[in-house]
Amino acid sequence: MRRSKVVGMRDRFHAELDNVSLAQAMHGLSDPLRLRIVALLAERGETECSVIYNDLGISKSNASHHFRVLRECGLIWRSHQGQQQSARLRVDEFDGRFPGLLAAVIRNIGTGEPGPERLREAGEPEGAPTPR
Amino acid sequence: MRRSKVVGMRDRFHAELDNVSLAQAMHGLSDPLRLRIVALLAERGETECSVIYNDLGISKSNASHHFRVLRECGLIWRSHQGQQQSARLRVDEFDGRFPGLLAAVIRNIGTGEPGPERLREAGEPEGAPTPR
DNA sequence: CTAATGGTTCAACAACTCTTGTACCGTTGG
DNA sequence: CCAACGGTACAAGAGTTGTTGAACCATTAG
Repeated sequence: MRRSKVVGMRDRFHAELDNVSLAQAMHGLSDPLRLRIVALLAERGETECSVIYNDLGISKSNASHHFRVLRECGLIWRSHQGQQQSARLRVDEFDGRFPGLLAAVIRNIGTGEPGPERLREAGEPEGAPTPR
Repeated sequence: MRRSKVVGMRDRFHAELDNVSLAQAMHGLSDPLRLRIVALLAERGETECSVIYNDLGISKSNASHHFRVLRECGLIWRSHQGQQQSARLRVDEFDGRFPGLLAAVIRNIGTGEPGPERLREAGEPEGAPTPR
């Protein structure tokens, strides 16, 4: 509730993973943008927040929103050295709570969007343009 | 769109799994009720729909809604013998699209709710009131 | 045929989510 | 001190989701 007023900005509580339900965890991983954030963190490890929302081309507010969701389901940990802030995946803790889940998601994150690249491999036996 | 008008009720298209995105799949698995349905199907195999919404104590409309979501992300397959209809998990096909994901979810589905049973083990050092 | 049963669809509502813009807070650099 | 910067909080919008109840369709039972 009065999260901000009492402790101020530095509050940014991190979730106690035992209190995170599976549904909540799944919800945290059910947004395309968040999946891209997770993928980015899985690939690069701890990363500055500014880098993340610059690379993803989203607004600061929006990024902050998604960071919050990811924080609240125990997926990321925030830390701040000076004014630069960074995020990292809580891989071990999350895996302790939901064994194998994050690994399975990360493994499948590349095939996330069924867009152009996947449509090619669907039909198209690579011969003619199949004008059927 | 005019799904119902054209083909009628028997339409119930099943998702082409190649067209399902990871985010969509995760969304399908991000609702507590749906997770219970998945858990039930994982445990019992093919099950009649009426049994499902009776055991879960939810309305037919609501069950139908969730069945639809699960169908549209390729998680369940519906079949009908007579007026009885039943559902089953598309374990193999889903695993082909998202290797390891469904297994990981099912494995963790028991610890889904962080409710009462989990709170006990957390705190509650009220030693006295347990006169074992 | 008529009635009952099993599921779906529709309309409607509250609740939530995502997104953006603006104002704000804390730290750092001049 | 004051200004700039990195992030967060708040407000507001459009859009989505979960839930309910009523109407409907299709199949079987009487």
